[in-house]
Amino acid sequence: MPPTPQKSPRKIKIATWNVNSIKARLPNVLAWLKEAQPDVVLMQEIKCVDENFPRTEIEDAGYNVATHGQKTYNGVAILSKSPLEDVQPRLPDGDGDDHARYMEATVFGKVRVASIYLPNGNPLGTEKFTYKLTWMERLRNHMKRGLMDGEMRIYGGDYNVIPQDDDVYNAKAFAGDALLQPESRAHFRSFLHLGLTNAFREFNQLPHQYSYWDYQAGAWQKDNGLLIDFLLLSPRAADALTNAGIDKGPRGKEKASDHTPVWCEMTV
DNA sequence: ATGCCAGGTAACACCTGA
Repeated sequence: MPPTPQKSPRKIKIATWNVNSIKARLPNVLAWLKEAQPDVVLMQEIKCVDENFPRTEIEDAGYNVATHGQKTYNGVAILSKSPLEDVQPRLPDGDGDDHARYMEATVFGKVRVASIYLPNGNPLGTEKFTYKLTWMERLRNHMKRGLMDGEMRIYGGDYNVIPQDDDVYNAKAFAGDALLQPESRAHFRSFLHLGLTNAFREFNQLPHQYSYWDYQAGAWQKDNGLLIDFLLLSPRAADALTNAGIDKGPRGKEKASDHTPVWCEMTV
C-alpha cells in the first residue's frame, strides 16, 4: 500500500503506556487502540523478544511497529500510524548495559519520539539504585545532545520517579522507596531544566493525579496510585501542544496493566 | 509498605515489579 500523503498541519495524538507484557495485554491494547485512536504509542515492558511481539495483530490495527525486546523483563516498542524512520534502540554509552529500556524513532516525518522504561531502583543501598541513577545521568546526557537541533522531540515513558509528594497517595509510606528519593527527583528535575515540558502538567495542576495503581490491596478501588508516567516535550514540541491527559479507562478493565496511558495532542 | 497481585520462566517454586 503506498504511503498516505500527510496533510499539514494535522493534529496527532501521542500516548505512553507501560503494558506489563504485550502478550498478556494484547486484547486490551487492541481495544484501546480502536477506542482511543492514538497516532503514536510509546510502549514499555513488552516482556518479550522481538520475534514474539504480536506484530501482525498491531499492524492489522493500522500501525507500523518497531520493537526493542528482551526475554521476560523490560522491552520497549513504538507504534505509529505513520512510517517509522531512523529507529535507534538503546542509550549510548551503555558500558555493558543489556537491559532493553530505550528506543527512539522519527514519526510523521518530523517528530523524534523516545520510549523510555527507566529502572525502578529498589531496594535502596544496592547496585539497583546506583544503576537507576547512572541510567538517569546517561538519559539526561542523551537528551541534552538531542535537544541541540531545536526539533520537535518527545521523551515518553515510565520514568519510575514520583516527582512531588502530591504525586503519590501516601508519600510517607514511600519514604524508603527509590521512586521518591531526593536523588531520583533531582535527576528528574534535571530533565525539565534542559527545557523539557511535562505535557500533562500544562493542562492539569491538581494533586493526586495518577498513572499507576498497584495490583494489590485494592489500590485501584481506593485510588491509591502513583504518577510516574510522563511525556516530556522539547520547546518546539511544547509549542505545538494542544491538549494532554491521563486515560484511566484501561486500568479499570479486566486483565488490566497496572499502568494506564498518558497522552498528548499536538499540531504538526 | 511489603509482596496481600500479576506476569514470566520453568517447573508445580522463585524472581521481578514500584
